[in-house]
Amino acid sequence: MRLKRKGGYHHGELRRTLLDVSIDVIDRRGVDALNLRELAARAGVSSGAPYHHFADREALLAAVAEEGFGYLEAAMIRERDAVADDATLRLTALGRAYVSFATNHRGHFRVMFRGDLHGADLEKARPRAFQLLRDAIHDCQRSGVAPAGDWQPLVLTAWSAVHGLATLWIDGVLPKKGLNPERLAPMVTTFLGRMFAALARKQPSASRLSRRRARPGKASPE
Amino acid sequence: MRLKRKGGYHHGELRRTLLDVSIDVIDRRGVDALNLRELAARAGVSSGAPYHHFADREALLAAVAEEGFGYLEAAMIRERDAVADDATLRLTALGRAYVSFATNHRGHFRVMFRGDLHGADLEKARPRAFQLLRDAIHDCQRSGVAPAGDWQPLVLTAWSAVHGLATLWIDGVLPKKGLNPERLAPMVTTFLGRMFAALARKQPSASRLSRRRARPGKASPE
DNA sequence: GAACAATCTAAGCAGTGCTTACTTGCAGCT
DNA sequence: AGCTGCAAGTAAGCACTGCTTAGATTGTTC
Repeated sequence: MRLKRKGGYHHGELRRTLLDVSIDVIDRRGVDALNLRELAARAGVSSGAPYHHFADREALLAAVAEEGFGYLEAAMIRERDAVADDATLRLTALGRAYVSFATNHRGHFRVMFRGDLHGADLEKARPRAFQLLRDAIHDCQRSGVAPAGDWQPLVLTAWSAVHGLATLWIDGVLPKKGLNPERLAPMVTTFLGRMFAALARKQPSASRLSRRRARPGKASPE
Repeated sequence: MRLKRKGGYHHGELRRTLLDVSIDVIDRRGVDALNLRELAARAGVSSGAPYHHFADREALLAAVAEEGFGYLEAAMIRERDAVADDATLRLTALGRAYVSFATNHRGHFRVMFRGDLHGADLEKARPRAFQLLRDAIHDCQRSGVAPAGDWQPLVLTAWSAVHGLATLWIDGVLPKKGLNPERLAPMVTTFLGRMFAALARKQPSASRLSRRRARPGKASPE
């Protein structure tokens, strides 16, 4: 992955190169392992050069994150529009795209949801992917396959499910025994099918499960 | 949170103090902001002292994570045993405990699922919480409220859902508008009720949602 | 009470983010 | 063409952080 400059003094496309190398490093060794000096060396420039393209390390990460959200949005739209015009199917397609994106773009995904990242463009890019989910849920409600009323718990459920699966997978928490990506893909479909089919029904039992407080007066922390 | 030593040359309980201050810092400013020199200063010792209790920074984080898993397991057991002896209710209680723990112990939770952390004790602590979920799902299957057969997708679904919700909340990704912790708690119950009630049914529609490949020949990355 | 082990201090090395002062070369203008 | 201005690069160095080393201090054990 060592990238050398073509010819002269100026690199020509250093910004893009820095992003590419960063994504590669983060993918293989994590965000903490990303080091601006090594990054510059890999791009074939001196250690000060990157600062002409990114204000600081955080700005570089923010750029990676923003790019990631662009790709995620595109992937979700693509998968959604590739299935039949059915609200439940489309919601499932969005979820599948989300998990698929995360596993296929670890480098991007690992950066996209860092709370410490800020940036004007990033703040705009994040809600757009969220908006896709919201719209899909709305369609489910409009076509009657999801219960009408407050959409927030529905969106939260759907988002949490796919985000949790993606996160657990990316962080390597899931037991690796017999759980490779090939087996994960159809499992995700089953998974999302169960989830969203469940969302599409009336849930009379939900009210029964009202919050029950634990017994008071415990020693160990909650 | 500045902690001074009681009297003499030896601190007396430096290890515990270091853990406590670390958890506080991580909670308020994130893992990256944790700095061993500042940590030592806050504990009232020199910068080399912590290395007599933790091999390196990573070992310190691993200790925090391990402690977190212990607390999590305790909280899950406590909430589970506080509800009636009903498989679905108990599964819901476990999920509620999971999310509740994450929001109430950000400092621990932020460290617990870092893939780059290793340690003999940590490797043993992690699967124990997982085991609780697995057992609860098994009970659901045994009592007939969950579909028999492969338990893996069921556990994966339940875990992903609560983990995703916790992660999104912790990372501050969720829109803050009208979504404070007070409103989150009952929403979580609704959420989990929907989820696990859904898991508890036969899902004839799941097979209909088989994976459909996207159109081949795309330009942008997946 | 002397030896020993555990704990802490002081000092310093190596690596990293970022800044500053300077250099290079491309683009546009007359 | 030649001049000029600016973007993009270099080299050097400061501040901070993780970690190590050598030595000082204290509690414990025989």
